Amino acid sequence: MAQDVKSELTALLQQALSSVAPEAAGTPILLERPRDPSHGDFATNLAMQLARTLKKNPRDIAQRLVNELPPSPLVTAAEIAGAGFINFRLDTGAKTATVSTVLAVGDEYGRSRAGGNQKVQVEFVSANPTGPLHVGHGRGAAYGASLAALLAFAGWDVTREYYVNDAGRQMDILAVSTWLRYLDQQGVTGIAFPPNGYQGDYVRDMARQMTIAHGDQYVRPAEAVLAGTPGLPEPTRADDEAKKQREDHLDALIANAKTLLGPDWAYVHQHALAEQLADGRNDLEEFGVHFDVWFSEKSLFDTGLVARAVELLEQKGHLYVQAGAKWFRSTVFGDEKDRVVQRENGLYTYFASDIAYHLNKYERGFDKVINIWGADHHGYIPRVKGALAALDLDPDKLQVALVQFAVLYRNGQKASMSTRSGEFVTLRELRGEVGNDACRFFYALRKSDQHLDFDLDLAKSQTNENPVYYIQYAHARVCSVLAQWGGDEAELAGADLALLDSPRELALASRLGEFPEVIEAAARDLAPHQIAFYLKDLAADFHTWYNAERMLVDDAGLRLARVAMAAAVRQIIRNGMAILGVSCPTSM
RNA sequence: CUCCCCGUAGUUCAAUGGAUAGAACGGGCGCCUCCUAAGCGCCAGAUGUGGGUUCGAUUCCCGCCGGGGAGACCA
Repeated sequence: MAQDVKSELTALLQQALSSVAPEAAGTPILLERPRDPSHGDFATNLAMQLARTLKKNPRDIAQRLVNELPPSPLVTAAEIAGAGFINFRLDTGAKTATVSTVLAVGDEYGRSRAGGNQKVQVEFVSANPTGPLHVGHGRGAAYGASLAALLAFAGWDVTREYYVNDAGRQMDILAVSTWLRYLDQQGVTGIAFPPNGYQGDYVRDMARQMTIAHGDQYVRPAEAVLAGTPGLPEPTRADDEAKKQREDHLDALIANAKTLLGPDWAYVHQHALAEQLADGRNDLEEFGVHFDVWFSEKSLFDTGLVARAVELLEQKGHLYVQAGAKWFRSTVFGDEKDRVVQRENGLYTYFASDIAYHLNKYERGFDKVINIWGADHHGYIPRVKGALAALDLDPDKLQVALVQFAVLYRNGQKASMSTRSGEFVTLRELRGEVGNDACRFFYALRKSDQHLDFDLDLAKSQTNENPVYYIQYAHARVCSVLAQWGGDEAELAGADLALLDSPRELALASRLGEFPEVIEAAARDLAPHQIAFYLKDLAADFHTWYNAERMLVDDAGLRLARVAMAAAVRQIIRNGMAILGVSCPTSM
């Protein structure tokens, strides 16, 4: 089976190793595809690895390994080269057989069982529903969606989850911001809009909807709204005292709003939350990003899980009280300082609900839990893992993938990404300007832990030069050829693939066989970008071949074989692009 | 001050400790009477710096220089 060439070679080497050096039989066998075709189809550095333990010349070891290598129809040559590499040349039939494998299994080509059907949760985006998603969220969304699809393809049972921060101060600030805009639109004067409230136009839109639905029901006098507030300092002041006063002022406004509105506060709060959540969900759906579970932070409080998690930590002796607050002794688990879980005023911290959330994740029985976080959250890893360890849960089941920020440049200047200031490029704008496919692919083309300079003007102007079109174009070309060929695709299974013997065809066949390896490696490294790079290489090999050889030749046998290979290329592009969430148009 | 991420062609990015460090864009020169020129071929161009580990280092370790991020009884 062409799909198993690598494991076949590994098995052969294992046998040779056992007879040459039984004492080192556990040495991991690494096979790589050499860059240089003159180094064969696969190469191993096994002899060089053994040189250390056997204390012998690597080339001698290589020779003995080659001598002991069991014969195989797949291998036409095993040569010793360089400092002690063993280079394997594969039978051309074994290479081109990949074409029929691809066509036979279709959408399933490349699927792996590496995940063993284990349950894995991928939690991503999880942005506060306090405003539109921006370009940074888009990166997390694209990465998470691609990673989830990749893991599913690699044999994992995947749950995609969005953690909704619907409890806490940020939601209160959004609600009060909406209400203040509403009051202004209703003609209530004399209330300055707080500079630390949410400034975006979408807040005004939500306020207008309140008027449309309920008229002046939520109007309250300005004096009552401002009663007891400390007022705002001079806008130009940026000292700590002024900052604190602004926050106090905002908190006082929130407190007044709750009192003045009574039960109606819940409506305003819920209205803002529902609107923003629906907006984000719609945005993500359009971006091809779907979630299986939308998990409410508030539910953790409602079900008492936060309290239970804290109690559990207390029972196990990991908490202490200092200055009226409850602290978790996270330093015992490698954190740099202890952390508060319950404040002096009795309120739980964000960290407390996070502990509860992770406890919940573990109780749901996932074999592996992956959190995709912005890089600014890296400091939270030790405390969350510490909490898991304190709860006698295995911290290693949790893997945190940090996504570096996308720094956006517009007109050569760094664009602000602050949600509160209302000055940001939204994901929706980016999608509209660049297109969903190009967006998804552009994000996928970067390693997630790599800083990303996103020049918006460049991305827009380069739309036609985006590599995504290069791959889509290869797909469209195959579609066009198949249409002009006009045969029944079922015939392709009967193609005589031995006719594909030019160097370009063998290189392309070899590339086709690489796909399953790319899937496994990418899944192992949580690195879907590897698929994007592979697809670029695949498309390049195809375009080169397309320009060099004609597929629809007169010779019926050769024509069938070439069309079959083109169809295999198309199939792999589809399988790969499906993981990346990018469409494959049949014509361009 | 402490910690984290990152320094690779002019630019944006690749490279499980392997052989001659790969692409793309930009620059130069060619290719459409031929299945889609959103394509192909060729040329020029790079590992910040100083040590260490070893058969071998872009990769691992330490120093320095440079860029980004984090430090709360905030979320």
